Amino acid sequence: MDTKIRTRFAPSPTGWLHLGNARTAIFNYLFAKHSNGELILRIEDTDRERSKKEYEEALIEDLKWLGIEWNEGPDVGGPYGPYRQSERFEIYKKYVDELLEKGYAYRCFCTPEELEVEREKAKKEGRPYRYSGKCRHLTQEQIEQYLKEGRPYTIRFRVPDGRELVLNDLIKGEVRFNVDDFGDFVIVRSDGSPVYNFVVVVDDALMKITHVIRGEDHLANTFKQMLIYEALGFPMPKFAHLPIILGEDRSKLSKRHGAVSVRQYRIDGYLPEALFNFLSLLGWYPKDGKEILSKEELVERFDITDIHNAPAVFNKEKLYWMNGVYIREVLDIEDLTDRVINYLKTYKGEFDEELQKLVDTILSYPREYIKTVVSKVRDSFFTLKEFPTRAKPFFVDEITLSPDAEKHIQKITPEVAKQIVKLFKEKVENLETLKGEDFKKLAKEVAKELKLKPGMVFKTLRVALTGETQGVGLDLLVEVIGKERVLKRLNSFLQEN
RNA sequence: GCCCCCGUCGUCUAGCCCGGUCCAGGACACCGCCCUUUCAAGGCGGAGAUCGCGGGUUCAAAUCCCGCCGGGGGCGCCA
Repeated sequence: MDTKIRTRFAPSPTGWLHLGNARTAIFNYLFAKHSNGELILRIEDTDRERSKKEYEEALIEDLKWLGIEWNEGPDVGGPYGPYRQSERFEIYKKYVDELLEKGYAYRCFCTPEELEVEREKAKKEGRPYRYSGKCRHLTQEQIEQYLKEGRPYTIRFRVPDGRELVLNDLIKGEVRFNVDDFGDFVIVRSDGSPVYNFVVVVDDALMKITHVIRGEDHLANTFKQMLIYEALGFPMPKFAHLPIILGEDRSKLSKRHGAVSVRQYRIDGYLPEALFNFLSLLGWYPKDGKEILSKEELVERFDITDIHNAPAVFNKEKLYWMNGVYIREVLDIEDLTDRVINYLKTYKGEFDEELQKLVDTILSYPREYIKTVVSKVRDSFFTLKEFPTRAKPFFVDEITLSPDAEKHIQKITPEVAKQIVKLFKEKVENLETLKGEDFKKLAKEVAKELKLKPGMVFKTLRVALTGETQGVGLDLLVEVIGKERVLKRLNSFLQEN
């Protein structure tokens, strides 16, 4: 039985993996897995100018990081390879020859300059540009002659007149299009390299792709491709065109909207599960309304025909929130600890100097200690990058007062502050060990004995212990760092203020 | 300009195919209260959409039909 569903993700290696492409990859993956099918990765690098090997590597790495797995691809091979278009030129040539022979395509000797003139003229006359078809009816002799002169030429597909094509898109529904709206289009450049609209058909057909799921920006191209499928006698796959992702200003999501690459979110401390989950919810929604879903749950629920067909605005804040949910609720502590450590090791080089120093200090502690801290502060950081700052008091004993902390001391006067700290210190010294509940008790005693508000005492102790006026619960902090380090900090506060 | 797609709270969306159960449900963000030594987190509550607009059809329309407007995408020897 050869009815297995096969989808493909076909990025071009001209930059880092874009969020929009990542979402397309995710939908291809979900669709394939849901129906027990296969996902193929193909690298579309026919544009030699812009394609770069390092981008291909980055693409593959980011895709893997996201949790997308493919059955065939340039890295793992497969029965329908090669999976890099630049290595398939021989294959394409065969089909170009076939089209030429059967008269579906012809050589065009028009120069770029001539075409530019046509384009200008069309613009001036206010009509859409379409290739005039000048070389459509060249005689055999003329062609021979031009070839002999060594004139460069492109190969164009001969678009039939007046054909209306009907596409039954899985998402868009029935879309009709009159082929007269585009002229004979180029399928092979003058340097001999074939163009996207042509190779994509050959590849999808030869790779036995059953479902082409891609961005809506390819919708118009589909009709050109349908013509080629017909001409070559290939069976037509099913098409599904995803609504595109928009930036906050409702234009296509691009660099000017800020971070748009998967890599950037990775560097910023986002978890792959969260990004995967979030992206899958852009244009699609599970029937039961459950939003936090694992990859397996998404696969189980996914149905391509449920995709909403309006473009979706990318909402950073919700992604940020969702990442927080994964940190505080979804991952277990062991896993989360490993992620934090690996993340900090991998990306500290991207941080500013001060943060780097802090990270080095954190990484000098044993894993068990870091794990304890993670468990105490997991409710208060939304990205892995926020962990160091949030957890700083657990790791750094040298305290410098923040402007707010300074202000607080001045407000209650340094004398009173010292009084509080001193009394508290004495009480701590009398204890064998310092537990979280002890901290609370002692602080309240101090307040009572000095006739101060408890809140004021807590805030002052916080300043002395952390240098900040807000942060994690002091009882948690104190329990983790222990009596000695608490005393050390209190002493230096008394000395310096 | 031409062609195509789309239009429910600020945003992601449910509902639309198979009209009534929707004076439109959920989530993020926002506001308030509670918890609390603070910031978060958490709990509870609130505000927020005349379903783009205008006409029909119908006893009844977010849901069906028509027109308009608005937004987006595509019109390359880019993918």
